[in-house]
Amino acid sequence: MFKPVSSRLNIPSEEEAQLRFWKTHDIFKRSSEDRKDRTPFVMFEGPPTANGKPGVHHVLARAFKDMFPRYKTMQGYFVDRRGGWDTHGLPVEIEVEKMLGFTHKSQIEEYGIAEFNKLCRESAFSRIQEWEKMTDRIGYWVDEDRAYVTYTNDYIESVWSLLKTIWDKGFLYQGHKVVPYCPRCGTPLSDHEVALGYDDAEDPSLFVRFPLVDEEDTSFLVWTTTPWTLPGNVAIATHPDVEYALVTAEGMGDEKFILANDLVEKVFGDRPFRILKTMKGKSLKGKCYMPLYTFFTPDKPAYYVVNADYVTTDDGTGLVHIAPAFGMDDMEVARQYDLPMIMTIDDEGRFLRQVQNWAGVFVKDADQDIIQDLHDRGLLFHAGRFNHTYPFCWRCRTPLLYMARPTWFIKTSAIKERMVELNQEINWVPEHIKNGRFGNWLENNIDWALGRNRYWGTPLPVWECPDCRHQVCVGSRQQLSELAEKDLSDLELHRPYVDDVRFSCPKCGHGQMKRVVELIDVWFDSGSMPYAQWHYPFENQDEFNSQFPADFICEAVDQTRGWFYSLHAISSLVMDRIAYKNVISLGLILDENGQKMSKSRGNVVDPWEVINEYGADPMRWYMYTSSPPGNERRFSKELVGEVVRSFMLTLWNTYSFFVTYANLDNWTPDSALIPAFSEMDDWLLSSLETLVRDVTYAYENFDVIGATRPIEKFVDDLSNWYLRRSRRRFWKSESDADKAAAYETLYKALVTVSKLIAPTMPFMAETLYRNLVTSVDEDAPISVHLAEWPKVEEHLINEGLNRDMTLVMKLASLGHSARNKSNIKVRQPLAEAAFAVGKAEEGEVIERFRDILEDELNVKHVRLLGGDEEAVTYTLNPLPKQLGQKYRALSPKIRQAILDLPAQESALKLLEGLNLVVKVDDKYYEIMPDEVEVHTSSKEGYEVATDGAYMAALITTLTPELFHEGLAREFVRRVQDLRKTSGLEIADRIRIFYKATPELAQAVKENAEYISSETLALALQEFELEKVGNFTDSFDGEDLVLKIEQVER
RNA sequence: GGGCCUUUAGCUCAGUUGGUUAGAGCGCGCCUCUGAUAAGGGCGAGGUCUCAGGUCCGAGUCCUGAAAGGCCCA
Repeated sequence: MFKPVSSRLNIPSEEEAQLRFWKTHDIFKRSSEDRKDRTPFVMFEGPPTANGKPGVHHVLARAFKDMFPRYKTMQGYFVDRRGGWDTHGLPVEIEVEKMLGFTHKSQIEEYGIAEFNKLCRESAFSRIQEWEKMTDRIGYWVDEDRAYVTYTNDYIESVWSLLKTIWDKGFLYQGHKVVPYCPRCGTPLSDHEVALGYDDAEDPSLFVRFPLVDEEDTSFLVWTTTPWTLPGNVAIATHPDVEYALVTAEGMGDEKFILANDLVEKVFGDRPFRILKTMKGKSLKGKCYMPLYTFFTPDKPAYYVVNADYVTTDDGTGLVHIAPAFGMDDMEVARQYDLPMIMTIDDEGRFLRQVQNWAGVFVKDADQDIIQDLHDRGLLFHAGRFNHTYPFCWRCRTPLLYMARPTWFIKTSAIKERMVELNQEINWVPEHIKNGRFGNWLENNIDWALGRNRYWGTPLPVWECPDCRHQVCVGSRQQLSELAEKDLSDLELHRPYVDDVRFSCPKCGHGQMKRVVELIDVWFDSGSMPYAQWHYPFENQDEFNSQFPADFICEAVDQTRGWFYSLHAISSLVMDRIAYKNVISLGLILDENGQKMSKSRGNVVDPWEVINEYGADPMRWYMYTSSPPGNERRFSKELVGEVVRSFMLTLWNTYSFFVTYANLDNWTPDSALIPAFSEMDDWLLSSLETLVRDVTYAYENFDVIGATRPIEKFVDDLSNWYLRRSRRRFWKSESDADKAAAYETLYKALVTVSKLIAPTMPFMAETLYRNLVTSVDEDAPISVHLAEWPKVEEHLINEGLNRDMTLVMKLASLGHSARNKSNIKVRQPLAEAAFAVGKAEEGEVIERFRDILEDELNVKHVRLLGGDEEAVTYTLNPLPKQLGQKYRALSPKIRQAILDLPAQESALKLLEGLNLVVKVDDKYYEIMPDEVEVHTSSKEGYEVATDGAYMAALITTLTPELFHEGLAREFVRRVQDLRKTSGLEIADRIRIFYKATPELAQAVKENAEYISSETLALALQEFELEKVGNFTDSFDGEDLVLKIEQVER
């Protein structure tokens, strides 16, 4: 016996029951640990930070991360699904700063780094319970007990070891570069961090006069959106090949301006101007101008025109002001021309005291004052506003400043070619990321800015001698102990404790070496996880070797320059290998209107709302099937509800039907009856195995859509064709070989589907499997997730049968369409349905499946239309694909020649499989039957429906016999309704009493046997019945009073 | 400004190596079926396949250009 199943389904409560089952029986652990001796399939868990609230996009990522390990487990692989947590970095520090009410970095040091870091350590896991609850509820299996945590000493030590390797290769260096810098956080940001914070900004836009030294009343006109950088100006750049103009304008007196010729009109607007002469940018090179500000005295020649290729004439004036301290390009130009660098601001973005006017003012706050000052001094030509995208600190929203900083870099540019080469070995989904976004990023690789001037993070393990500047990179606790000549194996490897470790310089002998102040970029932490999660190379060498590289990783597309890159860069640097073989890069989640979900828009969907109302399975399924993984996807609760209605309930109803009847018949999979499979069974099994084949293939190719959507189609066919057409086989009272075949077929389909959806709908799969398999087979694995993935039984796949049945479904659909047009309900039997097909071989299909068509359409006879005796009109439809490929440019003429043939006799030839001959340009061509489709036109005396070459034609004339049979069916339906509303069980026997108008009574008598067997009636009696208190109805002009009685069981 | 992606019915999406009259599901209207089904079936309305050129016997599909939107980078 199977456990009885309600036809109603409460998904959330069903899922919670399976969660309890998994916990009680430790199914997750068993699915993994019991297979340790098998071939590993490796997945890396990209570590989230547990101090933010998990949202829909996390559900998305986890759903995709879950399906492949589950699949591979069922395929017999050992999948070690270790979790991990990213615990370091600014996001954590900022949460703590907020909690303490800090606004400045200096407050942290006043508070004490030790105490501050202690709070960070706690804060990193502040929302871990929410994460664990969500992870658990959506069925994402990950081993959190063994999760790696980036702040542990072992983890940090592994990171140190990686850095030491990189150092030994000469790739870790200290440089002076213009970097994006957050003045509030007091630290440079890596490119991937900068990428997170672009936003629209409105900045001042000003055109400033830079008066020439040796030409009276003449100024360079320079455009800038960052007035605060002007005190740091040392030069002006022009493009060597751009044409510049000397211009005077009306109302400007004798004053003359120099700017790019193409921009004069744009800059002067309506004001009439006159171009006095033009010159190339290169001829301006070396011209000197008066410095705008003289707060600093440059130590090298400055204040002249230089040439630079990056200057454009898209905006501004084609003259670019150069402040080497505040621009990457500026710095590069300064290097070429040996220009001085004037640093005008401090670490917090305030002007130094030398900048007397605005000493101590935050630079962005000084913009207006500077503009006013320029105006007062007659240097301002024009001031306005300018909208553009500008980077902000991704955490605190402070506008970033590009400024020159001393910091540490990894020389990734040195292995650029190798990274590009290795990338070719990686399978990217979607494919375009490989040589598109990711490939381009590698091609344009710049050195990894590694240093961070912060507190809570992995300390950069470089010690420096204050006397001779000698530097040592420390790769382990042991090495540090040796250098310090004391046991430091228990040293806490964070600040401030590591900073206290000093030792004498091995080079000069007298300096006390001290750690440099920097921490490292947290992306280096997460990119180190393949090694550090095992405390490699200090421990677990074997585990590391068997778990590297990953077979599969998956994150959202924003990780392209984040985790995807840091994994790849570190593994290229250290291992000279790829870190992952397959990667799915997921598109972003948008709301139902295609807008990005964000707190400020208020359109963030809480995953719990969806899970509580519909369940985790439909939410997961929606993620998999709605669009390809790399696409953005629109998400709303309603779309998840659609999954429930269209897919899950269909499956559930099929399942519940099966269980109901199997229990009624005491059928179990080990039934002794030899089944006699029908062609319908063969077809279903063929489709099922086709499905297994296709889905398996899709999984092997990381094709998520291919692994899911076909299952929906199959379940639809199963329910709405196979089962609908097979119901009678289950109802009938005798248990024969035919019924056994139906049970066996349906059972196999359901069990197989439960396995095929196990990776994607782990709960539903478990519910089906446990009742269908575990409850009747003691030897079977107790969970579908411990079961084996179905193996394709190729011998059952019959492509021809699949095709034929598709045709039968199409013809049935046409038959329904014809019936519908004639307005005759399906309950009324008709004498005949005739079908036309486009090809000779399809005619045979109608013969073979006539039973199905007769039953489905409720007609007495089905046949192929045509033959000699009836006058059917044909037309020819030449097929462009076949003819075009064969005859190319000639095909239009061939086509016309075919259309010019006598249609009637040509069609008959084709339908017999004979060739046609056409003449074009005095040449003869043989036309094959598969190059022309025969269309049958509608036929007199029939109700028809057509689609292309296919046609269904119904004889709609009713004989009295057919009419009576129709009445009998109406009668049966009333009885069945009554049974249902009276609450009778499906197998209960009844007695029927009725009173009817003469024709109906006659029909009932004629069809008494049919009525009794359909309704399980032991008696069918005409009787004087009161209309009151009994069921009454009128149809087809007849009246009926009806009463049923249950026969005692 | 550069790179990558997207654009097909009211909505969500399919559309194979270019090949009949561009499809499905949802939603809508009408009809129908029901002893598994909150369901199923049928019909209908709804499309300048974002636009403009080009290649080709033939373009939703390939090429060039443009537009809108998104992401990433400057």
